[in-house]
Amino acid sequence: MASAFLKIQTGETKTQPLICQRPEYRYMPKKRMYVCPIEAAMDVIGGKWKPHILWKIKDAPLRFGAIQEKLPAISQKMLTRQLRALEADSLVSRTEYPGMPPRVEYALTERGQSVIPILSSLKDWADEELADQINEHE
Amino acid sequence: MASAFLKIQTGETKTQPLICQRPEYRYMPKKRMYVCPIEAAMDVIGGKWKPHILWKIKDAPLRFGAIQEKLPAISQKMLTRQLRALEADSLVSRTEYPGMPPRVEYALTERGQSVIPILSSLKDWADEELADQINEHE
DNA sequence: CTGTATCCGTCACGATACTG
DNA sequence: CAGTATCGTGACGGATACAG
Repeated sequence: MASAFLKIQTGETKTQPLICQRPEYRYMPKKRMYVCPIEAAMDVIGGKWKPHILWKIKDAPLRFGAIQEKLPAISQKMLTRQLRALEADSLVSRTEYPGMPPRVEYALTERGQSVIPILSSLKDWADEELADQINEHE
Repeated sequence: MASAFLKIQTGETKTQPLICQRPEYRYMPKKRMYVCPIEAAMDVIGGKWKPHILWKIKDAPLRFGAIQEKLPAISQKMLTRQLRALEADSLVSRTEYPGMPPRVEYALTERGQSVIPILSSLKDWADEELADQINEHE
C-alpha cells in the first residue's frame, strides 16, 4: 500500500485512455492520477529536459531540428520522448507540414504559456539564492 | 563533451567542500555547478520528497518522527537523505536537543521560506490546469 | 528531416535489518 | 527516537543503428 503513493498507474491504463496512440507512447510513464498537485506539476514540467524545451519555444514555434540545435546535449530519442509527453499534457502543440523533406513545428499551447511565469520565478529564485552554484556563461 | 551538460561535478569535489561531513553525505549527489538556473532550482526543490517535506514544516518546526507520521509513504532512509540534502542547500535547519531519547527538530530557514511561494504557485497552477488528474482526498 | 528500435549503464528510490 | 548499512529494482537517460 505504501508504494502506491506516487505511481498509481504503472501497468496498463484502463480508465485513462492514452491521448496519443503513436508508438513512442509505449515508453511514456502512465502516472496520471496524483494525490498531490505539486507532484502532478513536477511530473508535467519537471525532469531534465522539459523546462529547457518549454523555454526554447516560448517566444516562437520551432522545428524539431531547431530545438535540437538549441539543446546540443539532448539526444534525438529524449527530445522526441519529451515532446510527446509535453504534447500529451497539452503543453505544446505539434503541427506537421507534409512534403519532402518533412517539417514539424512545435509551439506552446495556452496551457504551455501558463507555465512560463512559473519557470521564470523558478529562474529568478535560483539566480538570487543559488548564484554561487550557477555559471551561465560556460 | 555532451554529457557534461548536467552533471559537471560527479566525482570528487575540490572547489566546493561539503557543507556537512556526516556519513550520509557520501550518498548525496555532488552536482553543485549548473549552467541553467532552473536546473539548479529543480535540483534543490525537486525530486519525489523535497516539496512534501518543505510543505509539512512550513508552518512550524517538526521532529523527525513527526515528519514521518505526516508522510506515511516515505522510508526512513529517504527522509534522512532528503533532509540532509535540504540542510546542505540551507533550506532547512537541523537542531539537536541532547538527552534521552534524542530529539531533533527540522525547520525552514529563511531561504527555505523563500521557496514556499514558488511551491504555492506550482500547486495553484496544477489545481487549475491539471484538476482532472488530481484526487486530493484519497 | 523527423523520427524508431534496441541495448545498456547509472542512479533514485524502496525494503529490511540493525544501532547509539 | 533518530538514524545507518546493505541489497535490490526499475525508471531515466545515453549511444548507436535504422527507417519513411
